[in-house]
Amino acid sequence: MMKRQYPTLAEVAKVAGVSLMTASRAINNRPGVSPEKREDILRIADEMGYVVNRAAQKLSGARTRIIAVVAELHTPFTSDLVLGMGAVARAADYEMLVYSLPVCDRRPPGSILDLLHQIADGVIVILPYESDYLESVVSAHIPVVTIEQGAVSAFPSVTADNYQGAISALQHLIELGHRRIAFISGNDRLTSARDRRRAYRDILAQARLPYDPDLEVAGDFSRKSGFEAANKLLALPDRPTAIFAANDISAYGAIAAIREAGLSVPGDISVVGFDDIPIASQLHPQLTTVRQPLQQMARASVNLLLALVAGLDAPSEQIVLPTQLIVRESTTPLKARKRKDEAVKVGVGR
Amino acid sequence: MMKRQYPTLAEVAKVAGVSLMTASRAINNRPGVSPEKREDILRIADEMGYVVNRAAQKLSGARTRIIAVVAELHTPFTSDLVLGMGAVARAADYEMLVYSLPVCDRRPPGSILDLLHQIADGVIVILPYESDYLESVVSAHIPVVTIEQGAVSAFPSVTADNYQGAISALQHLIELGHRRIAFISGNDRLTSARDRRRAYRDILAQARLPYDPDLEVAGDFSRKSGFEAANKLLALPDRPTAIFAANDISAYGAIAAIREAGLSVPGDISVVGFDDIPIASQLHPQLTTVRQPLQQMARASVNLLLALVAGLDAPSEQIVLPTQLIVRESTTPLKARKRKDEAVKVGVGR
DNA sequence: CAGCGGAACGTTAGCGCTAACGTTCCATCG
DNA sequence: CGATGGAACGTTAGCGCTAACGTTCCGCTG
Repeated sequence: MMKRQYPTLAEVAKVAGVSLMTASRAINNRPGVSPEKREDILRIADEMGYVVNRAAQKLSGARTRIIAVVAELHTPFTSDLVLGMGAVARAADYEMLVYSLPVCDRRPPGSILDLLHQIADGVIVILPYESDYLESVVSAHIPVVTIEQGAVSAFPSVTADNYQGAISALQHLIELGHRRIAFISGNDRLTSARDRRRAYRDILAQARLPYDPDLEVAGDFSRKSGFEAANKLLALPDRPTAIFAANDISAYGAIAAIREAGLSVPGDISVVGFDDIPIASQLHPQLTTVRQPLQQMARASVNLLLALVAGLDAPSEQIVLPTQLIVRESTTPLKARKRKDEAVKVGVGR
Repeated sequence: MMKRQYPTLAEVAKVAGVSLMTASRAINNRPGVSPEKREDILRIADEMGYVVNRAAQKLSGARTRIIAVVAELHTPFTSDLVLGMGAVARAADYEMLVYSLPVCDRRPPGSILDLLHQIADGVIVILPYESDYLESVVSAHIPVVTIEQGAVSAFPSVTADNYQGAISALQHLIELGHRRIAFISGNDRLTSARDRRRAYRDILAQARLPYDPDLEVAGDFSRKSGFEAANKLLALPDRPTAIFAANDISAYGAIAAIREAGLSVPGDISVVGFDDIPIASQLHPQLTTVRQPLQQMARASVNLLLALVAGLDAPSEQIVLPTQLIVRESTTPLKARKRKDEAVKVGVGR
């Protein structure tokens, strides 16, 4: 086990007939080696199948050109984000390692963060919780960028404008004439969820619509919670004509419930989601939703991190990227108000 | 940047008033330290916020209790698998690091595999391609387990029984009376896709059904390809009464196409998928599909790897796990054959 | 041609850790 | 009571690499 099989730099240097340090310089493309010798060394290293030992490299204080990402990987949103980051990192000639957090586990991820610190030049944390522990664990050894960390965060962060995004979705519904607008919330551990909820309450006040606690149902971003929340809403004596769900997945859960109740989307109830996950444009009905600027978030976070790694100080920068309302099939203007009650009794299909 | 902030073992030892090595033994729970002193050292280490430097640990030849996973993370199937592995690894007091392969990039992932070797005690590769490069890159430094690697693989592997799974799906359709059964293939780079295709051809022969090349349409596991493939099938003069799609995603693509054509599933055409992704039981219609034993695959692969890490030699073991046919709503017995032509003209809705 | 500077290399000293081997000390035994 | 052996500890030598210096040598200047 563990028989060394890769050659070491020293062996390469020996074969090439140069000193260890010259070989190191050649491999790392640093000055101080004549062009011929450099080429020679590189050729020999290649022939011998030499690869640098990153552990040793990092141990002796150098850059490894690796960044680490810590995330819960169970949603399309996060995994797409991670994919995007990988692409950006690779484009910058960095490699990216992912630590997949145990889903919904509040305990600190233990030594793994430390480990990543020891390996990587920087860390991106997609940890949307108000995690008190994060700051204690992640001390200032290497740069850290957070995604969706609340304003509390001591780290530079990149986030989508959840508040404005939710506002635009709700504004859309109001412009369509809806007055009884329900909200299916997300997991309130997440700042993003809280921002969307805040937008809901604010816009009601702003549009001088009454706030009805019955119309604000707790969810957790899951399809199931959307389904159940919608059922609660449908059971109300005066049910809403529009639903804003805190994310696309729960929006589709709500749609399923609405349909099972014999109602149609958007005929009877308009539904808006949040995220614009890929299938939102493919499933029927195509979902009106708020698009998160995934690619830009990936790009911005990686670039910010690399800037920090390079030693440029972007002092605790908070980047907020704009969202975009994507209007598709699941929303429609409110029909003449009177028809609503009729619809309840007749149970209008699609 | 990089100011050392974690204390080193030496510093802990100094504070504890013992030698470096005694501290190491205490921390690593090795014999040779008196119980009191051990407790003392552990307490002090904890107070000082000591964490081992894995890079150094690995460099000096020890275990790191980390396993690495290399995978394309863009499908629910792989990301769920990775999630499962993480849980199993954690249960065994191992940490897991993920390297997300660039999607559909055939080039070798370069130095990252070597890197993982240098950090991890073992690697699991979810690389369903017949990748010639894999074997050259991954040499025998640390144990490697592959998922879905073809039989060609030189490594121990864990895989679902794609062939039997496909057989059971097709058998199901045949038992329902279907005779014109189409196949939407997957990406043939993947051994799993090839196995499913092989099953398709075999079962036709076995059931003495004619093989019609028109009924075997190329796909690539994507929703779009399923959609387009179904359209091709619907355009045939004598269209199939059942479709077996190589995975769930493309099955849903096919269903969308069938519906757009004004036909119903399973009323006009039965559809079977493969994988049993979570939403297969939630979307309408609930999909009849072949369940891959995800949890078992995760468990088996991690356990196999850890066994190898522990030095037990499981000589090039190939574990094949059984699949399970899940019959839901998307398949139904073939109606009286004669009705088929009628249906074409009338365009039976649901 | 002495003097100097800079490119091209080599040497040394660690980074933090562990394996392997020393050393100390004390209980046990013939 | 000296020999013995084993537990408890300490010391040393690296793992593979790089930063920070040395050293060499050559071309150039005045």
